[in-house]
Amino acid sequence: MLTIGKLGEAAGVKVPTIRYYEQIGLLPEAERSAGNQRLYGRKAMERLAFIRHARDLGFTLEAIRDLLSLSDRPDQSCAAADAIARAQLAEIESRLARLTALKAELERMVVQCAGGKIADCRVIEVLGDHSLCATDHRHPESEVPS
Amino acid sequence: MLTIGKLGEAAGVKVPTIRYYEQIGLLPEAERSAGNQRLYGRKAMERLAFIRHARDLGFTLEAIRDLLSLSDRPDQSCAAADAIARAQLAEIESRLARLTALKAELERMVVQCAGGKIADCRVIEVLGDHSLCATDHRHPESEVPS
DNA sequence: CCTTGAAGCTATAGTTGCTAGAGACATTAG
DNA sequence: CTAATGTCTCTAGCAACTATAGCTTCAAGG
Repeated sequence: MLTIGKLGEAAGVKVPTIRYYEQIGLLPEAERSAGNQRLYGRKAMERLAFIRHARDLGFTLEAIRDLLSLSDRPDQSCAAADAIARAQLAEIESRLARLTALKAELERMVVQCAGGKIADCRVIEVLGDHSLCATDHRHPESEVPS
Repeated sequence: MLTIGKLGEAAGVKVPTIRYYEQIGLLPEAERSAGNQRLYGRKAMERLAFIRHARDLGFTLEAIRDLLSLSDRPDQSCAAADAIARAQLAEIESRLARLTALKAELERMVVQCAGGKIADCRVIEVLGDHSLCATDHRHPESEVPS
């Protein structure tokens, strides 16, 4: 049985984060020692590792909640899990595309900065005038006001 | 003189967001009409466009605050602006690298999912066991507990 | 056995960058 | 003139933690 500190260390998750996960119901309420301290076994460890890994992969806590409830019912079809993973992949692909465009513009900006005075600074200038910018970075959702 | 709604429309920024920017001091307090409604001129419009564009590029509001205060002093060296932009570029490059690795792992996960039962699902399995994962996604800062 | 320092506990508030709601006043189109 | 829309302020909420305060418990050394 591990205390919360050891568990956090083992899983690479900070102690308050573990308590937070318990609070929002991602982790079950932990057993307690005589002195009211949380104690964790291997199952909790695995569940926390799962969460940690999924967070690392950019899944939201909500998606993780779904995946965990799926993994609790091993007899069902894994179509739902597959769908969640595919959605996450699509999300990451779109973020990648956006970031790539942003990187290009930032590079142009930085390269053009001649190191002179602010008045001539391309960084400030480009930021102030979208028309100086080659690519279109507008968020999709900002086009269609909900 | 534009009302806040027109300004928001023109700049592609939602009305509450403009008020929020004013509240946190990114935009100066707006002039008011007889009926206490905010009125904006061209200067406010440009400042808001600057903020919008910089946000699109992923700059934090803090960085934008710095850039704005730089642009208010056109005689000074643009080294600081350049540094902010370069930091932003580095940040984006690192996010790009991470996202690229995540994408690879998600793709592997999704491809391997045979569409059977949860018990055999690669998605769940890979998430639960980091050793099944080729790449290392740990956040740099999580290695060195502060 | 006792003390000390680290680690644990609860509860609350703060972070970033907005977004949503309530309820009241202003403006504008028909 | 009235109805619909827009704006006002204020407060609270979102994700996903992080930090603080003030306490209790535990493990190790003397």
